[in-house]
Amino acid sequence: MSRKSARPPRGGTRLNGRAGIRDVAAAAGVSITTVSDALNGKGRLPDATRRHVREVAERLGYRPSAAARTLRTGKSGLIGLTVTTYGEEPFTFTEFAYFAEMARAATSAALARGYALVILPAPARHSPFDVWSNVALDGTVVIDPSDQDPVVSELVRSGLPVVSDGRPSGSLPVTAWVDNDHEEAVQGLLDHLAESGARRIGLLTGTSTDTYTRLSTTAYLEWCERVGQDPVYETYPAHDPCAGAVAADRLLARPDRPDAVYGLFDPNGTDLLAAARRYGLRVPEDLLLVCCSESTVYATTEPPITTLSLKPGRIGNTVIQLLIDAIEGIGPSRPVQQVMPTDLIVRTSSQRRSARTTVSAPRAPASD
Amino acid sequence: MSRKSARPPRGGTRLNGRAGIRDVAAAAGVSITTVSDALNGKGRLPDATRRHVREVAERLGYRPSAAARTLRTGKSGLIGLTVTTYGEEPFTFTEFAYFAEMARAATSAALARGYALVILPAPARHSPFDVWSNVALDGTVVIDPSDQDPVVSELVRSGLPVVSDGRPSGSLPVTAWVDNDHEEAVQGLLDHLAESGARRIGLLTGTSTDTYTRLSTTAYLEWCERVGQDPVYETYPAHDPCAGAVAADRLLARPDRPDAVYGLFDPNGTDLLAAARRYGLRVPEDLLLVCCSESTVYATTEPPITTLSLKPGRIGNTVIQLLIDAIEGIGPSRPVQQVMPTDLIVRTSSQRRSARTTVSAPRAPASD
DNA sequence: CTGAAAGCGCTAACAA
DNA sequence: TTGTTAGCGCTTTCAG
Repeated sequence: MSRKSARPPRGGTRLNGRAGIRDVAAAAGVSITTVSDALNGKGRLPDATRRHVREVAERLGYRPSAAARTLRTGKSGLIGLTVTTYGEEPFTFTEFAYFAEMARAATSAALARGYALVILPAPARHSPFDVWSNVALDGTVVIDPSDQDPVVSELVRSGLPVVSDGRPSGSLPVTAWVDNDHEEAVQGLLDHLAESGARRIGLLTGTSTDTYTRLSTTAYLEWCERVGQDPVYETYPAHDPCAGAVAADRLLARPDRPDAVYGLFDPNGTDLLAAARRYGLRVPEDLLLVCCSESTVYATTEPPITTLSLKPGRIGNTVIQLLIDAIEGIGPSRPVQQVMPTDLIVRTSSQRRSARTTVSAPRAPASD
Repeated sequence: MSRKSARPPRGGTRLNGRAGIRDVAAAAGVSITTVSDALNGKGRLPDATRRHVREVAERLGYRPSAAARTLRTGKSGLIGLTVTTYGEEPFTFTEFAYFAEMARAATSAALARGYALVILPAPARHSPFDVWSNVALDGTVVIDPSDQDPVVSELVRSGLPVVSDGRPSGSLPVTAWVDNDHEEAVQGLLDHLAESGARRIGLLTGTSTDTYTRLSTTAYLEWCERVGQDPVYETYPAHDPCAGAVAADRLLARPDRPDAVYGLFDPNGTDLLAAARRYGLRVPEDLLLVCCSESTVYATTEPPITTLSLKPGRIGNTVIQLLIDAIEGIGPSRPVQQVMPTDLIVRTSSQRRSARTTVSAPRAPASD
């Protein structure tokens, strides 16, 4: 016997001590389907039944099991958020203010649409646990995917929607990506510096090959060519903060010292300011300064420094919308590539040099 | 017919297009039990079988279903991370540098033990979705739980381990909490100011009733009483940045103007510096300054400002260890309350006043 | 040492 | 309209 002993109505009574859907059904005098429908707003039940079931569920402290729902529906409501790290360190944020703001916006956006964000590590070199395969994800956001990120390609291959913040280098077939228009941003900012009187603009850039660095540097070189200026730049490994200070110093120590500098990375503003001080250069009188940063520090430095903001909040939000659209099959089925504008926050450090320069072209009052 | 049509070996073949455990079993010529055991390092299988199964699984691109595992085992490997917000805004971080660092450390610590962090909102007032009940959590970290946080009490009631960063006000029976020794920190810092020559130390504090504000303020008042100084303080709603600037100004405008100030919140340093400037007070000559902050800004202000660091990284890590211990049933079963030290980072703003002041009490060389 | 079978709690077809 | 039933894919006793 035993094989197929007319099994009892399935499921003893209650799980782990807390009420299950069957308990609610029993207590409300309905079937479990009705409970499920009533609670999920599905089906076509009389309002009375619905209310009744809800009330009973409430009274019993019923909490539906997310795991069971996920298993059944195939949707977990979870979105992965990962930062592929520059250096070796497992979990560093170099561009911290950027990430913090981006993550904040992404979290809000996701929550507003009923999803939660799971923070996941970049390809764990040899972690004893592979967290990635331990969580059911509906999709993933990848920040700054590096050249041949194994996790990303794995994810894409497995059919999971992946949206990237920053256009992926290489040809990772992500579902969508969002990025700033780095070329335009850099050229615009160089124009701004030129208008403020800069004659030779220098660049502080990185040695790494990520697209941000590459596009920005290229844009700089092109701009130089267009206006006929010799490029003046120094490179350093962006993840090393000390190297940045050294590179800033080097740049200002050159014989062909620039009279304006754009720094690609967040700490460059501070580094350049310090270097300028060492060489007795006044900002903005002797040296104009701009750097790319989300930090509010630069509003209160002495002098305040003009920054290029990448608007991480807007990006975080957009990325999430795109991803959830893909998850829910709303968006277009072909890859989306969205370019977002940047913001140049002009402060003293790049202000037109005072009187002397401004007055330089005295003319008759224009009358046209 | 059909009712009970001698059902086939269960499970068609493959799910959603990807390989399932059954496919692996079939391909490897073993039972699904063996596959499960081989992959999870359970059971006592010959190494050959184990390797073989692993290889087949790999070849098929098999990825175990996290949802199914969770349903079966009751463990999701997911930890909730929530910040109960001060104001009305759904997702603001006032103490941003603090949170960022704390979250970073917590994430690392969790990942190192095989868990991932899910960012969850504070009690969503009336969100259309209740994300909380949509994710299977093994436990939750709560940052700065407010007085009667409904989510926290609900979680605790439902038997989920909850560890709090910051001792919970009221009597929320959390599994454990971690907090700084705020009393000691404040008294130590006041002593430091006094040693640097402060005669009347003022306080910039908050109007809210959270424990941090309360404990710090009390510590200040007690210290004043002990050394026989009249308390000089201003309060303002900590979540309003403008109010902070105003309060700083008010404090320095008082007739009984303090000659040293401690500000409880991150932006206070900047605010106080600005206010001091307005009143023509030199720091540290006329006014000593300390504030509680994790921001690196204060290393480069003019002058650099002494800060009290709460060591959020250490707290984040500890909180996670405690939580996972509780989840895995390792730790002590009674509530743990862990107090962590703080760090006073002494910079120019609180340095001993130079000669003139030091000399202020000319006496005969003490000989006792 | 291996395999068959019994569910974890829920939702979605279908049957009544 | 409501209830019955068959699994979602996995782990885990328990027989072989």
